[in-house]
Amino acid sequence: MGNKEKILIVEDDASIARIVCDHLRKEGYFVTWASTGKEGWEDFKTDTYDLALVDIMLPEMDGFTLCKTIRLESDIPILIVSAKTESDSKISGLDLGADDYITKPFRLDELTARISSHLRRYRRYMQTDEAKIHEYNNGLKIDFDNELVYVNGETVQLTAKELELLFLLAKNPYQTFSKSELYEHVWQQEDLNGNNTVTVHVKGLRTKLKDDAKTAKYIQTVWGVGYRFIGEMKQ
Amino acid sequence: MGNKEKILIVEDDASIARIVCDHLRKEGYFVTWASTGKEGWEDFKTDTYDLALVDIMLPEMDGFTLCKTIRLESDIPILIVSAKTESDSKISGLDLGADDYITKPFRLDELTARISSHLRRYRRYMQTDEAKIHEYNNGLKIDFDNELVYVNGETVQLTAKELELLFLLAKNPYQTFSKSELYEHVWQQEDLNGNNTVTVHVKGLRTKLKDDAKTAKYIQTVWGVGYRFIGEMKQ
DNA sequence: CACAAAATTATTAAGCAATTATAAAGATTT
DNA sequence: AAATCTTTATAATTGCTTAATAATTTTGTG
Repeated sequence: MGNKEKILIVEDDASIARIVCDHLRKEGYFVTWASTGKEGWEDFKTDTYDLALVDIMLPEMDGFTLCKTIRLESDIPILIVSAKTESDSKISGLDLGADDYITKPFRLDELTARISSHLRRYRRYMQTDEAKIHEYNNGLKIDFDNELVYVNGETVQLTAKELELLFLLAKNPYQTFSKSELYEHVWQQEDLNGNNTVTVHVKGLRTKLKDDAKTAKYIQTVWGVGYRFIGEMKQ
Repeated sequence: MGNKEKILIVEDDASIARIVCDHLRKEGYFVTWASTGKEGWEDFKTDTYDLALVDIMLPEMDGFTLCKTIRLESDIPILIVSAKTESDSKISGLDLGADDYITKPFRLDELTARISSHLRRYRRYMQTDEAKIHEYNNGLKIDFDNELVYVNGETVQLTAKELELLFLLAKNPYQTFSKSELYEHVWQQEDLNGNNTVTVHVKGLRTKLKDDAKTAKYIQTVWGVGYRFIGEMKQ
């Protein structure tokens, strides 16, 4: 689970997004979909992505701005998607920090080919990344690279879903996530209608972390909304 | 013959390879040439080399991957060769496990100078390190050079596959290897489709190390993925 | 404000599918 | 012939989901 590469898709056309998402998931990627530039930016900040696929024609925050903004903070490959218009030449000549440019309509196999090519190249550059180990002031220590979790120095054995859940929460301390958000992110599916899968997994996490719903040290219940991780990174 | 230092050259351009090979042989080295990354890897596994010279632009398996793969199993100096491009600066900053970086076209005398320098340093390192014996905080001791394994002081007799499996895992503590990765590395074949060869050998290893799947002290099962070695090197 | 009703979350346990462990029988190699 | 490796078959285990129930918090009403 954790070794899947994460792709952020920012595309306002839901039907296109659906097709692309499904396809990429079948290819083995971990995919998050945002329908607006603003949402895309929020998602980008929330998790660690390996690649972004951005439509330039977007509501709220346009793709150009999003690209530039992402590029300010990250070196991940950005692929721009655009409908074929007369302004093509302009766009392609722009310095948005984008790594590739694809016109709609595109073939899915070409898209995946380009994506995998960019990811391959990116992987090389990323090897310089030093070990990402976070220690929080609540006694929790997380080694994101090796997917290891320690509570007061002791290793805790977590399952794939539990890991993914905790990682998402712990990467964004104090930020409240709705159960739907958590479900979409971790389970890669839309609408958890009524099922309490997330709740059960939070319970599992809490048990293993020796946490308790009422006196939460790590994962706090936000009533009527969802959950949040409490704890600050040391240093 | 036997005291000649062995260099592995991985370079797809035959004419360049020829020139470099000839030159290095004249300098007194024992040189093997591989034209693809895959071939290079096979050669590397087959013999014991003192240095590798790898072109990053390679067919089949790229030079980056090869570097990383070699570094998983060995400490020999790796020199990367690359055509001069705009992305040079990025590449040179990379931590691929490479020790040096040379741009094409290069002068033969400079190449040999760098090679001999790295070999000298490596020789010194090998001498000080004399016997590369690692002792882990879980009671395991491994003499990589003599291929000996001790559990709490007692020698354990391992088979060839078991040794290679353990060495790969133990050289990279806490890093999770998928069963496919293990199969590719140790068995030198692609896709283990469905066969449980790896599982059986892990079982064998565990039995001899007096380890147990549930309370793993040395080799831990990572569910749905593969295995990892747990234990830190002493000192 | 008290108190019940409604909504939400916590907890527990069972069933299922997928994965891994184990044992033992064939191949193969030495 | 003996040791090692691979295959095969079966057992055991794990993790995920669902469902049912308990506990908790909020809301509504007089």
